[in-house]
Amino acid sequence: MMQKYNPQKIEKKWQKKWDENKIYKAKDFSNKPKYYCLIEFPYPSGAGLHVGHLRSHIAIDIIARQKRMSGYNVMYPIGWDAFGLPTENFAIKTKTHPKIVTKNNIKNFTKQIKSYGPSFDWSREINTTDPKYYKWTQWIFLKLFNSFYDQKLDKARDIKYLDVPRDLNNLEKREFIDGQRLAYEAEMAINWCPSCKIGLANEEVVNNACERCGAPAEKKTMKQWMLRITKYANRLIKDLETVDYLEKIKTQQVNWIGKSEGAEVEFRIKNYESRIRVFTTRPDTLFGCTYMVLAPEHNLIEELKLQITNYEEVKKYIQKAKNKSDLDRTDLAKEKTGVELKGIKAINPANNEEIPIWVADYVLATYGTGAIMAVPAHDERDFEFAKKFGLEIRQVVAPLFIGEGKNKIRKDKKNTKRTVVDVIIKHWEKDEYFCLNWSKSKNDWKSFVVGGVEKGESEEEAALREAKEESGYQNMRVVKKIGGTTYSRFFAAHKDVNRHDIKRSCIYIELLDNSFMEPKEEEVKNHDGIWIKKGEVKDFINLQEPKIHWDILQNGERSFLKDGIAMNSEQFNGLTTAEFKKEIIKWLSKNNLGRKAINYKLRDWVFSRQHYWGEPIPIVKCDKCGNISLKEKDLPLKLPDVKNYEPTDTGESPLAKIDRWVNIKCPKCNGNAKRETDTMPNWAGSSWYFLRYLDPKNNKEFASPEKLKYWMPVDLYNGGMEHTTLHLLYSRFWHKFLFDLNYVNTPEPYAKRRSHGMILAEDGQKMSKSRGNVVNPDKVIEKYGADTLRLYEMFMGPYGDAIPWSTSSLIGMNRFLERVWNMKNKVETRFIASKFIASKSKTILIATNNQGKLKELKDHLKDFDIISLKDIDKEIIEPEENGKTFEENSLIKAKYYAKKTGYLTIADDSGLCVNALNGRPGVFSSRYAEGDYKKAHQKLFKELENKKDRYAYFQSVVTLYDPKNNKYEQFSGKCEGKIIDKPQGNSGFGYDPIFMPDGLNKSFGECSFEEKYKYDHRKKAIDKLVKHLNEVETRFIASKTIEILLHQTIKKVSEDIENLKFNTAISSLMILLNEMEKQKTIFNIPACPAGRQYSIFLILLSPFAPHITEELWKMMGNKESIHLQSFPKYNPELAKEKEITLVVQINGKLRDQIKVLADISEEEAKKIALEREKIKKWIEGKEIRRIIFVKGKLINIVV
RNA sequence: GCCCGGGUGGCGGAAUUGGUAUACGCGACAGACUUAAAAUCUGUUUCUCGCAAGGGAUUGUGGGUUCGAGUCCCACUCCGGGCACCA
Repeated sequence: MMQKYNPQKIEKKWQKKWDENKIYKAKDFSNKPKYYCLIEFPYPSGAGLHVGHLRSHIAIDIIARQKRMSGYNVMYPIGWDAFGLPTENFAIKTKTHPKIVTKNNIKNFTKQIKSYGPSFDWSREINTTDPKYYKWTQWIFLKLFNSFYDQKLDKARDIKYLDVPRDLNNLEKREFIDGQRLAYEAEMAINWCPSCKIGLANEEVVNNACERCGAPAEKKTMKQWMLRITKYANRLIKDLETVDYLEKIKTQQVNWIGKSEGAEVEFRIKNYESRIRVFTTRPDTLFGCTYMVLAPEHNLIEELKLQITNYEEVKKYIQKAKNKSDLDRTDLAKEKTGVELKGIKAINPANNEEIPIWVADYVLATYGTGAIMAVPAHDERDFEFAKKFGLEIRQVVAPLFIGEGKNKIRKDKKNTKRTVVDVIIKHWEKDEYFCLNWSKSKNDWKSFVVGGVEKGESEEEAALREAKEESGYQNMRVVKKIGGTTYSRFFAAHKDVNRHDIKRSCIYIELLDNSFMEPKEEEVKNHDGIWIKKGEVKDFINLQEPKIHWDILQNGERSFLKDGIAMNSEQFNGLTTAEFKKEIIKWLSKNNLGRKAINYKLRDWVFSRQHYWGEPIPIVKCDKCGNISLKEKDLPLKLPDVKNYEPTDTGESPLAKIDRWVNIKCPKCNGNAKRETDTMPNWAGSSWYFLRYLDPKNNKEFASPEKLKYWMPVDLYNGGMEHTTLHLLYSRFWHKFLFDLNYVNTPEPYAKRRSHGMILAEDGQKMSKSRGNVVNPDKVIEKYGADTLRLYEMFMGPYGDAIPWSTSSLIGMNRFLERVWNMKNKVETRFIASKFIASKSKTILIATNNQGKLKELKDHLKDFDIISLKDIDKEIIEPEENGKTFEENSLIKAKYYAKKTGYLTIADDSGLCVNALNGRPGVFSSRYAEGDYKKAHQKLFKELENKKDRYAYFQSVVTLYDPKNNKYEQFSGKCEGKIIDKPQGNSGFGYDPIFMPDGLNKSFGECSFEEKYKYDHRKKAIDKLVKHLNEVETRFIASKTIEILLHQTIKKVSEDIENLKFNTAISSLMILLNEMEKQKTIFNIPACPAGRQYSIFLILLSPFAPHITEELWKMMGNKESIHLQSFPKYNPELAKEKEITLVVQINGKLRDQIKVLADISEEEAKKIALEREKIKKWIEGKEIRRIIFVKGKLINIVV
């Protein structure tokens, strides 16, 4: 019975074997090139793995396997990122120690991970909660604590190199140094639940309320450890150029860091010494600053509270703002709020105007300086705010429109300046507007009435005059001015001059009645006036300026954010935005009112957590000495074992309650001191774990320099998009820091970063325990096997996309594997084919010295290249024929000569067998008769005396022997007949004269060769042989199509794995399988390069489905694991398609397809295409304008 | 709201980067095998007009560039991810 595919039976077996043989262990140092691929190490949660976790593991596993098979020394490690909130919360809930929770979770995760057969090197397993690991996390923290950022060298250095001003006293000195450390303390607001009296993570704040008890969350300011990542902001952006990250990852990081160049400007406060510093990217709009806004947290408010006459109101507002999230505060869609600080005024340094100061929560304390200069005309948020509170909006930048196409400025034409008004005229009763169609001029413009403003005339007067002249209507009124001022540069064809510049504004006029006077001819010579319905105006107008005016009239005014030309800016008027920025910064610097500045959105990293389950911060707090770092020899500072790890009600870490642990002598002065009780965030351990994998058991260093040098950087790092801005940035920061201090040798940790997409639940929702839609991989493996799961996760869609799980699609993968399994029954491993194909020549040696036999065999094998023994070596001596049967003798001969000569060899042994003599074969050979046929005949006749049965047959056994593989194949032919009484005919051929075959009424001796061959036994055997050889060849030729496809598949699979396009790699393997299934046989002849089809297929599939391929590989008789084989390389010649389908298009539409040779020339293709009936039909009576030919693809006929 | 992605059959998706849109898989339908069912195998399957030959439409919507657009440009719309104490 055929064995069925049973993954449950084979997968566990192989997993155990791979583990035992350690085939995935990465060697430190090797002659092979190294390849370090990495997945983000998992957080071992209580929920266990779900299928989404596996996606990246499997993907990188495939790459690891493929690289390993391609000759790389691959490291693919795994470990546990085990500190953090979920474990702590679970521990509190279940009253289990987080250590135990973690241990159990890791155990479960390990079991789950092992069950899908990834090729992790388990010998390097790490765990961030292991004191041996977090010793080094603490060590790095202390390095940060004891370092400062040297701006001149643009790198971090040991704090001992810091230049400390001499004139400071001890306390000031300490404060100065502490202020420069890369790990420092600062007052920061954290989320706080006043009811539970604990600090909350952002995630625990749901709709501004505590997740647990529902009480509204507050902000509480506490001292927090911070890491000065902002010092690295510029390098974190710049060095992105040196790494291969997905473009979107780079963009997201760049945006997150948010570098913006601009200026710092200082505003004086009237009658007071304090100044307000603001950062702006648009110093050119300084003249448009009509008020200022401070963030509610800005310390000036507290400072000037005596001067602020409405301080109570302000205080209330600040209180309210405090508990809003940044998200709520900066939401553009939300109503702006704010309070004016009455009693104080700021002075705009540009024009010395007094402007009001407001406090509003749309300004954040954490960005820039926590204060802004508000320019409502050119900033959206300021605009909204000013509108709401009735603040002045002053335009200082005019849009500049530059004509394009026909309107483009012409160098050879004169430039003229003008001031014009656009006039929008509304009909007196209908909702229609008067527009101009410039069809009579060369301009193609469609606009409103437009006219010049004469000297001494106001815009309104000009508008009224133009409206009357052009429209002919007489009674109208000015309603309002629309928008501000704009500039334009364009070529005016009707006047044949450049308009350089046009200064333009817009007046809106309504007609009062229909009193009308025919306009003068001169007014209408360039255009016609028409009334356009309101809804159609937008599409009718084709010039930018009137379009904008119309938009303002319909939708109201907006701020203008783009660059343009300066106005209302005194001496700077007329400058472009870029010029203005340069000039104003010069001016500010000169007058000591500001300077050029760069600002980042990136903020320093808040590093403290008031929780138990994290790395203790190895700092001692001494009243006298300040913050003192532990000595390296005192690391790790172990997390104390406690019964109660619940949060305290003071907002302090649970560690604060453990007096024994907290109270300590100061390492410096030996006085009473306390330990820092905050712990590190989960991000700490994950910021450097990839370094620990290199040397996980090292007690002296976090990793040895040699190993760092050999393995770093990580060649491929995979992780979710959700880690792009935090973990990825944090770990790059730490790595750069370690690089600055020469602990690592690469400035960047990861050479290449890729991202996987989420697996959604079957309902398209995110998988989550609370939704109850989680798919558990264990169940899938149990039912379908790990290989099916692996294949499905890779096939389901593009690796980077979020895709819903589908159990029914999963079944398709199981079917695929079953078909792979069943294909083994078609595999052809016979040796003959191998020799035949491998030699590529049809030379066959006939192993006989018998000239008659030789002639016969040569006759039968006309199509083959035959040589005889005589042709190669006359010295060869015949072997002893000591076998009993034709088969044995034939084999002895064939083997002997084949081995001697190395040729594919044919030998024949044949003879007459007579029934009456018990059919003894070979008995009557010529040797038996000692060469004398007459004597032999007589002897035979004598033995047959008294026997009635004259039935006999000739038999021939032909052996084809392949000396390379030591294998052979035999073919037998029989000719039945009877012994006749007297020899008849030519007796020169052994027993022929006495044998008469059935169906022939003469003896063989009487026949010509031609006649004899119809009945001949040897001919029959040879025919079988020839048929076999031809069949092999036919199959081989048929397999050529497979051969081409195979090489195309190797190419596709290799490239797709490289590009993480696993879904199409699998699809191409499916296409190959489909094709192979159509074949009668699939070759698998290891000796023959063209005959390894099945092996190659299995190897290609093995990184995806390691278990089934390993099993089939073994079933084929291989001893060594398939995963240690080398990955096939494709032959570009073989991968090429010889014949292609050329597409014929008419005007870009597919009309015909022609099969042609791939390298067909343009002329030939044209000729063939134009002669096609289908094509003739389409081009009949039409003029061929152009023919476009794309080699190997298509031909497009344009008619 | 801001930043980053994305939108192609009934479904997941493919398309060598501007050149045959819908590969591959799922599902569905029909047939073979079976007492029957399941499994398996074979065929059909974007929509639409047509008996057929053949035609027309179609990659979220609208416009543009091009001999030719899923792919490039502009505007809109809808969906997903991130937003700094979840990891």
